[in-house]
Amino acid sequence: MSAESTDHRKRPRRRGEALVNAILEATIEELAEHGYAALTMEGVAERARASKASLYRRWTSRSTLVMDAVYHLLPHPSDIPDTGELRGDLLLLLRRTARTLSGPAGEALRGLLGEALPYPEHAAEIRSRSQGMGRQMMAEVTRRAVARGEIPAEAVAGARLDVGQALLRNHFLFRLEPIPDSLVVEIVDTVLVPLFHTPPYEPSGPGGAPEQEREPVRAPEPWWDREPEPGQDREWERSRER
Amino acid sequence: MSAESTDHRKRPRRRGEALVNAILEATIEELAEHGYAALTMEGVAERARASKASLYRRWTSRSTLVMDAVYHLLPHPSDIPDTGELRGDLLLLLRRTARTLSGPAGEALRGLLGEALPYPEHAAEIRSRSQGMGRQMMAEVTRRAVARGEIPAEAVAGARLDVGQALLRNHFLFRLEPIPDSLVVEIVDTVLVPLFHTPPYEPSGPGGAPEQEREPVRAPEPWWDREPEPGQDREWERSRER
DNA sequence: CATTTTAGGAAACTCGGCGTTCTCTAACGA
DNA sequence: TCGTTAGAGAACGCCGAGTTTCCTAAAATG
Repeated sequence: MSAESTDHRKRPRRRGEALVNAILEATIEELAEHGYAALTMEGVAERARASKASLYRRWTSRSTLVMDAVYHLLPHPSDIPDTGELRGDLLLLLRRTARTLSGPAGEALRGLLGEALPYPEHAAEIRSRSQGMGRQMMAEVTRRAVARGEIPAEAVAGARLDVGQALLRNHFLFRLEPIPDSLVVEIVDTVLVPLFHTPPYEPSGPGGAPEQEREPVRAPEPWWDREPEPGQDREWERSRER
Repeated sequence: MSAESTDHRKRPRRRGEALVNAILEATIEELAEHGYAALTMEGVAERARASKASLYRRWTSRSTLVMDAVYHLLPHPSDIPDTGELRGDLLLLLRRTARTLSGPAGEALRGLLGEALPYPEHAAEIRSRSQGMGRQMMAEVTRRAVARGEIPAEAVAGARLDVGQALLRNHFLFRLEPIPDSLVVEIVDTVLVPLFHTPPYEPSGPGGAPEQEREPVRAPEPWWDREPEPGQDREWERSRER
């Protein structure tokens, strides 16, 4: 029984919520540092100065732990911005999503999808947590725009509500870089705003489809204009906070 | 198969391409059966009746093997459908993507994303292979529509080319079910066709239809020059070590 | 056809993480 | 104060990644 030099089990022991928080925090850090695929339970335990047994006492698997950890840092969908005009709301909404994706939550998202087949119930959870939220906020924002008379009610059709989030996720998942703000502006100006000002196409519709008199949609601001115009409003490039 | 394991080393031995094909085929099957996360090199080797050494002689890791296997069953982007009208082309294009995603390629896509952080170079590969292809085909189809006079050239703006694929991937990644054809039709009719037609804004709102200044949307850069992504050398697929 | 060269098969091996279980003890509660 | 709960830490068996060794089948060469 040769007592090792640092054999002391004298550390102040955390229990309950304090321990849980430490573990979740460590999980987020490991996630941000190594990504999902390289995240190990042992790594989390060591970083949190906890034992693996403590982890398994609460979470049955890596994926449940990660989901739980990520859930605690997602923005709550309750507060939906209201700038008084559709474009401003959309910009705020997408910027928020972009910021969330650029953090550890995005890293988790990447990896959790890969385990969808073995654990279908997890996939359902991811979907309800991340996707439902985005569509809900889009629905609210467009509803307001319709109420304001800014856009026609028919323009708010099912799949359209997903377009913005889908484009952001698409960029994020397939590129490692964080989402540049210029992409957000581009999505809003070249896709979302025109789309929500336009009623959907009806294949059996009257008048023949592409035959309408084409009045150009309103072209908001230049979306990626590099021209050195001095009067350019680049306000949104600075409004990274929020 | 017929050879008993006690009968050592009497099986007819495959070499070169025959062996490679057997391994890739086995990889696809394992992928479809267990998903990416549960795919093991040992499992692939056993199913292909090959040795792990034979795998590692050609592929340095699980992810490179999977990427190579998937690459061989992706539809070649060269043959792009031409139905004579934009809507028909879009339907064919998206249906093809939907079919691809519903197979083992989709399963691989899910899992490979989770390894993006540890292996950034893999992420670049996935991007150039799956995303670049989709955008390329979209670009071709819309180019034809413009040439036909079906849609205005200004309607073909950067981010719009990704909308269709992004929506499909979005659905696929967050729901386990295969993509229903109704979704494809919905995307085409409520999102893509209106978007590429940039149809007129109908001031149907009572009292104060928005009367903004209409500058036509201008095409920024030739879209076919965007995102060629310099890493086109497919060096790794010929990873002949030794 | 005989011999050399190349490359695949099987199995053993190391290494590291998973998930479990054990002992010991700090923290808590009555 | 004393029992109860729960966390720390270590050890364990297991499995798959990736490597290596030995042997031999298949191709290349004459």
